Amino acid sequence: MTNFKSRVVSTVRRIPPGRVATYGDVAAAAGRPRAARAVGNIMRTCSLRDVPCHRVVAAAGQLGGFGGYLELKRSLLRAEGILVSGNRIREFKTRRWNISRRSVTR
DNA sequence: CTGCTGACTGGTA
DNA sequence: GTACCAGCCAGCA
Repeated sequence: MTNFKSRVVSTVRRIPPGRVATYGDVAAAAGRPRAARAVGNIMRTCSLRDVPCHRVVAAAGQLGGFGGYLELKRSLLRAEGILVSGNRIREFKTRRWNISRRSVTR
């Protein structure tokens, strides 16, 4: 496992239940603020059992991707109290987890 | 090494 | 609000 990937994984694992973070947030916390796309790539190859990938969403407040498991992602989020309308996350700004970097909710 | 590929993002129209 | 465009970067062929 590469260093970047391990940092991304540990970052995602630190996201508390009921909270979400964007790919950009995770990338920034991993030390590569512009590697959001690469983070998505990593999420694609990591095992859902070890990493709460469903808590990582797109910056626009949309679900983002989850391969062919978008339904699963929705149900997992709903199980943690996060409501989703279509692919839009309700209360996104307040559900967004404040990672050590990038303090404000833009 | 080069050249794609995306679970992305921000800007512009 | 939507659509398109150009950077972006780790991983893989």
